Amino acid sequence: MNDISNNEVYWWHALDDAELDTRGKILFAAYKEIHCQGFQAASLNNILAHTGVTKGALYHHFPNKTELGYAVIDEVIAQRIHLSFIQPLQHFENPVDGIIEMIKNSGKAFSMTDINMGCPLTNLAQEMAPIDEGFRTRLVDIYEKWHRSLADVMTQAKKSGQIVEECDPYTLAVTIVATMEGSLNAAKVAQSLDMLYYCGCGLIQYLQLIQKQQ
Amino acid sequence: MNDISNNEVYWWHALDDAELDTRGKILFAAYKEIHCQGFQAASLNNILAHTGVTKGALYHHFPNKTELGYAVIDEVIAQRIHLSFIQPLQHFENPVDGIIEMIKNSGKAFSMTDINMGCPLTNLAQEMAPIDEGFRTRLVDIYEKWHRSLADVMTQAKKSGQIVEECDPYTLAVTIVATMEGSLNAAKVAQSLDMLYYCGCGLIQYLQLIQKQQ
DNA sequence: ATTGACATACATACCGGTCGGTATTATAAG
DNA sequence: CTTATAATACCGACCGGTATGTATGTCAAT
Repeated sequence: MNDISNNEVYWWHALDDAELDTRGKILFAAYKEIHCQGFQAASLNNILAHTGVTKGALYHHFPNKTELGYAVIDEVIAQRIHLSFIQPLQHFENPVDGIIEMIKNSGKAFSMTDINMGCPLTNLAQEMAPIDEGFRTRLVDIYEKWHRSLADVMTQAKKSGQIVEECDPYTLAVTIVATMEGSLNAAKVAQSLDMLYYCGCGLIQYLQLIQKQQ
Repeated sequence: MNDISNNEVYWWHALDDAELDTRGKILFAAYKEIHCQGFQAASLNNILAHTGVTKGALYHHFPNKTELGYAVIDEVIAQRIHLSFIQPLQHFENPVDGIIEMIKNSGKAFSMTDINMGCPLTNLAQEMAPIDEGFRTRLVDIYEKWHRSLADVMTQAKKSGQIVEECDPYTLAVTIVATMEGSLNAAKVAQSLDMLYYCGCGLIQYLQLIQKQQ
């Protein structure tokens, strides 16, 4: 097995821990550990070793590992998805063009390390959704917000005649999200930015085909 | 946490173990355990408990847990993907229509349990690709076969004028696979066949848009 | 003096893996 | 056909390590 802790170079100290209080340190370290190892394989001792925080402190702020995981979703992952994928949608006057631009930029936005580790939301969903209902509902909440935002801008795009009449906004929304996540996953397994590019091209083609020609 | 072993009703005894030799029993039980729990969380003791096989027998046939995992990929998962997604492609005279039919039938083909547990290939890829190179290469092999088969039939479809000229067969292939897996994942998290249906509709729309009208 | 924020040592359970031993079958010589 | 030998298949107690979680204690601030 590879020693994934090599990713420390990438992860740890990426954020200035000095500015965080103990709870914040634990939370952020837990996020990183979970992203690298998955939740079940994430080791509390590892998290403690990386932060310098003690076990007593951890169990002072969180009743158990599961609740720590919940907090990571609610307070870290939800925010990251919102900032990366949901908020940007609001600033596009033409959402389809905006999303296409977003996909085109993903080659620059993602590093090789990003690709190899995958999307934290997808990873957790894949691992924990069938095992723990608390995880699942929290992750579904994030997905639903994403879907709703995308469906909303697509509804607008349809109203203003930017996309063809046959499109159902919600269907479009869930399909785009599914394809984006599937593409990231394909790139992760192949360890290849090219794979992300190819999948991106396919999605772009779909988006262009539903655009009304002017 | 849920007790996932409830899925025993679904899994265990699904295949008549009596017809398998010891190695086969271990292999199939390991496949099920890995599919339910993931590789790292899969417990050898659990596998043994379910089969009645002893630890000595297991370590007689497999040198360690990792090699057991490799064998599961090579001898079980590869075959399943081939039978479910690759082989059927060969029998379509019009591949686009064939794939559309396949997607439409997926609502009937997948049970709720299938949905909740997800695709064994995707699950393993997600979990193990960044951690163990032996897993990753084996999984990549399966994906590449799938991509190649799909690209081949798309090349044919293009030659015979079934799809529009702008389509690159390989791009099409990887995008379809990515979308299918992303859709399955979305349905798994949402625990909803409807979600699979919506994502399927989006993919079908894409496929219809690249078809040449006659 | 009480409470919140830690620190440390320890408890318990399960993990993958090992190892000495045994039962069964295959091979081959007498 | 019998018997000696060797290889294969299997058994299950045991081991070290690590996991989460707990019990008790310290210490500063109000």
